[in-house]
Amino acid sequence: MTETNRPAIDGLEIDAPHRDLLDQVLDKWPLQVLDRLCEQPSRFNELRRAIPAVTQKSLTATLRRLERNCVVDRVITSSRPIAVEYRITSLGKTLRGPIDELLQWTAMHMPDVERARAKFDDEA
Amino acid sequence: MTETNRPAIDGLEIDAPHRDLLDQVLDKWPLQVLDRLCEQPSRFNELRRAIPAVTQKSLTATLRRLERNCVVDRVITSSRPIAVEYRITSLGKTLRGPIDELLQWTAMHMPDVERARAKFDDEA
DNA sequence: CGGGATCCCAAGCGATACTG
DNA sequence: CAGTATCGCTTGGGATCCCG
Repeated sequence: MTETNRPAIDGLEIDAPHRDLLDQVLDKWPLQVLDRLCEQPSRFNELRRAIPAVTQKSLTATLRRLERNCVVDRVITSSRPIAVEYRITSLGKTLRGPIDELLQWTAMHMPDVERARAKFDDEA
Repeated sequence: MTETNRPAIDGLEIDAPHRDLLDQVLDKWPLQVLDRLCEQPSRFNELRRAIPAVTQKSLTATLRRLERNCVVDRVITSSRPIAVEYRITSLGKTLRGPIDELLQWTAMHMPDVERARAKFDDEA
């Protein structure tokens, strides 16, 4: 520890970049934003209303990250008063399949999981 | 099928339980643990060695959560000295498909994303 | 061997206020 | 309208020590 305070990161996890990308795309807010934008382009405040639990700070951060990863497009549609529209990109659309399969998995197996949880919690 | 409409339940998100389940299964450590256990049953310390970056605490917590959700099975194979083996369950195996598709997505589009990121960071 | 119990810090998030 | 800035708290995680 006479070293830096940087945590010792070693080489081979599932692959850091991949993990990182999944985090930025599948997290709580990103997932919901993508879900919404897949259905329709939306303005900032429309997204806030569509996802009531998100704060402006988190939404902004989420959108920036998604834009950075090129799954969402930020389009200024008017300058005064400023209007911004967020749209899913073609790359973003390719996420639909994987995400939907994931959601279908949870939908299909949620009962099993909840039963398992109840049992686990009960035994403990 | 494309009845895109989310029920737009009052104040509810993409569905908290689903989100929650995804979190517990797709997070950094769970993903790597599942990945490993899909290939072979493993003991606790084998997992630590297979995933060098994980701490004992995180690994324990991860395994407990996976066990609680019934995607991983905890099997005591010896009592003295105690030996525990973790195995993927049948439910856990059904996660392979969705997860693999996700990883294939990242693998396929990582170049695009990295280019986009570089461009984004450069412009900023 | 497979953990449980602590301490502790930094990152993240919510809440709030302000701006072009 | 669509953000930026700041602050304070919560908490997840690493590090460490110990036990059956």
